[in-house]
Amino acid sequence: MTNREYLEIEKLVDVIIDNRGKTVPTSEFGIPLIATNCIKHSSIYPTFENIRFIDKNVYDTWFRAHLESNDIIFVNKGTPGRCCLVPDPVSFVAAQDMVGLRFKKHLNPYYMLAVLRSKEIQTTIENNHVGLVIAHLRKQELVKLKLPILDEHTRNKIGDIYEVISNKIELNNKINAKLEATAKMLYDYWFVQFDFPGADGKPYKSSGGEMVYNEVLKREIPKGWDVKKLNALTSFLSRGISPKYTYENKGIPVLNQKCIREYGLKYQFQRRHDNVAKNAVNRLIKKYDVLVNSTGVGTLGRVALVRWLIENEVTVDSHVTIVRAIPENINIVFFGYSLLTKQREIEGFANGSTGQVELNRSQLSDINLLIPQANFQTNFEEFYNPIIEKVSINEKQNYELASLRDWLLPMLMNGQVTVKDTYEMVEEKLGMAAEQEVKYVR
DNA sequence: CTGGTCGTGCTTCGCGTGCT
DNA sequence: AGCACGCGAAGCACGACCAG
Repeated sequence: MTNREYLEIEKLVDVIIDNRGKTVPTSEFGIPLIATNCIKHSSIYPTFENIRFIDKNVYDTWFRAHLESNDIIFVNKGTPGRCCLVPDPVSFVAAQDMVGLRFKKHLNPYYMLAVLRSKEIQTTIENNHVGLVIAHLRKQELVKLKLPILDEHTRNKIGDIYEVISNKIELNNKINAKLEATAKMLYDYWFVQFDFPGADGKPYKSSGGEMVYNEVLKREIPKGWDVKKLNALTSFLSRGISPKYTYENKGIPVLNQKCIREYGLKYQFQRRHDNVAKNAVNRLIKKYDVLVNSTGVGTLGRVALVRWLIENEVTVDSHVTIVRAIPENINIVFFGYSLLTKQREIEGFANGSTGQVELNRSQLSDINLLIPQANFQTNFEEFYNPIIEKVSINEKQNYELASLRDWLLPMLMNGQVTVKDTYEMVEEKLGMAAEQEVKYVR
């Protein structure tokens, strides 16, 4: 059993950077200003979603103090307790509703982040916030919050493990983003600009390949290409089941709207359906299906390509539509990717209503898809399939690493598992010695 | 069972106000 | 000045429900 004591945050920090309580003047360009929605536990650093900007003058004069790298940004309001690390270099400012915690030098920032994010501390925060409408952890409560502090050696080891796992996840995400960007570039080049390699090997359209006006699209497309409606290409267009949920580890995964994010599946939001009813059996998703978020003004139309299945049998709930192409009519990989590029158009189906909106399936079936000659579809598949495989491996690894991290940390904190055992478990998941990985990451 | 629609409540947001 | 705190609205998700 390791030594541990609980110490109040005010005894652990050098300074708290606090710019709450007033509204920072924003401008159109300049230094990114993040809000609380950018602080998420799925990433160690803040994301840059819906950010605003401030100008240099405001940066120099408005703030009481600025964040430094390795500070921890802590959200006080909305969802109190969410926290992230400040990266190096610091590429943004943070204003309302959060504070920066600068822990004393001997406290490993990754250890502190792990502690703050732990179930134990998150639960304590949950039980101590106030606010009938908006949850709010008062600063006076925050500074009195007691954190478990183990001996320095153990702290550093736990920090290292948290760092390695988190960085590996970040790295995998970055690799995946690059891989997908490559696919997008090729797709645009071939199927939007029509500069696929022509018969002479030169870019088709740029080197004068023959174009034909298409009545349906009202623009020119390469000669020999076709335009077909979605319903002429698909065999299956259906929403999922109304599941009865269970929290046991039985039944099959049911994906909901939350799982459809950034053109892919976020399996961490899955729930489970406890009886594999007949209606679920014929609504199991398959690799290369496209899932469409089918309700909600702001979420309708989000699409995802099924790149991998977490279990053999996975279904979706009644707010997600499964779209499946007929392989005889179109290359299903090409089809899947093409439909992803239609997200904007599908989102447009949510227009014109102030209340609830639902996916209009006749509109969906009516979407026109450009159909290149079969060999180009196959060429795209040959290019994109290896990307799908690599992306899937990384996503699977991230899923496992995140689960492992969340499972391990409380046990490490309690001394129920040793650092040495942990290294071995992490190593197994990473396929690389964890201690070596620590060095590699740094 | 299919193919949806409806009502509701939770979450998150911007933009402050007013007390100490 | 600094901080606690909340309004109003929009976003979001989901279970209940319904007609054929």
